[in-house]
Amino acid sequence: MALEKVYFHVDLDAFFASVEQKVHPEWKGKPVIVGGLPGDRRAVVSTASYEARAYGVHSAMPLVTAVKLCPNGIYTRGNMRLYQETSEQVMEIFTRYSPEVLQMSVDEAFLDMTGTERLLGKPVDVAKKLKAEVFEKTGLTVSVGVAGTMYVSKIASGYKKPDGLTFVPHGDEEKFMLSLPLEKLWGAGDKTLSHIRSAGLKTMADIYEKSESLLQVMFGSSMGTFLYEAVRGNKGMIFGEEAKNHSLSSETTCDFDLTDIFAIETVLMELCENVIFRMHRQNCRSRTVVIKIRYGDFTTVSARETSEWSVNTVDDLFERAKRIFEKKYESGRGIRLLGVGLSNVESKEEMTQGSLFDFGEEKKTKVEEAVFKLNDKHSEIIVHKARTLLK
DNA sequence: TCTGGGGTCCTAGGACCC
DNA sequence: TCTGGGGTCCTAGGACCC
Repeated sequence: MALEKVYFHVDLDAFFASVEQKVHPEWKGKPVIVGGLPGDRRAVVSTASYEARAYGVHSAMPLVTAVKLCPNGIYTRGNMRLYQETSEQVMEIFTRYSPEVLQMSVDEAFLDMTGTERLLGKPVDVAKKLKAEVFEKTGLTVSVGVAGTMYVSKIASGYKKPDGLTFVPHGDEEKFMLSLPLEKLWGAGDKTLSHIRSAGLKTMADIYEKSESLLQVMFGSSMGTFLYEAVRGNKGMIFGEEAKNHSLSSETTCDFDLTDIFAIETVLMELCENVIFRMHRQNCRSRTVVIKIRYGDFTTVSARETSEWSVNTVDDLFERAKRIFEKKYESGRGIRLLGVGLSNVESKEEMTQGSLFDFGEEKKTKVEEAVFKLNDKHSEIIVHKARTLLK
């Protein structure tokens, strides 16, 4: 007999803001907004504490709007390194409850709890214990969803927040999904929701009543199947699926739109440094370089080029990025955002034919790797290309 | 309100080969 | 001379998520 599946989805409540309140106890109980300082142009809210949410402040909101809604809030740009460390601490706790932890982002993870009942106890009791342990060791609260499918556990963790615990018993998945408003569908954003509504479907039940093939005709084959499964609690999502090829990118929004070519190239160089640094640290490689341009009016374009050879050095990436940029850029238009990335990134592990480049390139790569390792170890020593210091 | 930065996945079309 | 169908690789853009 197959074991009944049990999944937890665990979500840290207002994560960045909560870490800030822990580090600054005098901020507890006050509206804390992470993302930028008042006066920062073009910043957005990354996380708002629950006290700040009471003012209507939420993630992705322009910071200037947040300042208007909550002028007496405590504003901070945040400290990613600290959040990363705290996240690792929490994830480590999770691994003691399940050998199968699927981390989705810095602040959430799925745990496959199937078959752990005999050892650990009833799922709901285990979830309570997990919540207590995270709070005791880190001072942070989490919201947990417990269900027989990953999809429903994810929706359930958001059902009651903060510090929530929601259990959906086996067999109740459809009932649970059908009790929720359409906006709770995870994987359907604004565009899809308005598409669904304009097709005359107002509730989960309206979708539920349609056949899969009809939904496919209405919304495309992939989205149709997704909707069909989602309102049923999505039995299709599989634990631990790994993407083989990933991507790696760095982008930046300028305080003021750029037209000056030297300024633009300086930004490109900085982005290239960042990307190569992380490429070396992750020990991976790629042959495809992508650049992204967002103009002042927010129209966004991208262009890419795949070459026969992997990217090696900052200079190498910079030359490729610059060439692609020059082809794509509509000269004279103000640039709001610039991005540089690598796609089809693969692990370097199994790479054997190492001498695709000549010795000069090889030496340069070695030097850069050494510099990046130095940067990694001693964050106070920053070794930069001369160009990016000319600012 | 005036819209960050890091990603993933999907679609649709073109080039090329057999 | 006109032209099928499948497979693979690549590109650009869009939707979505945290």
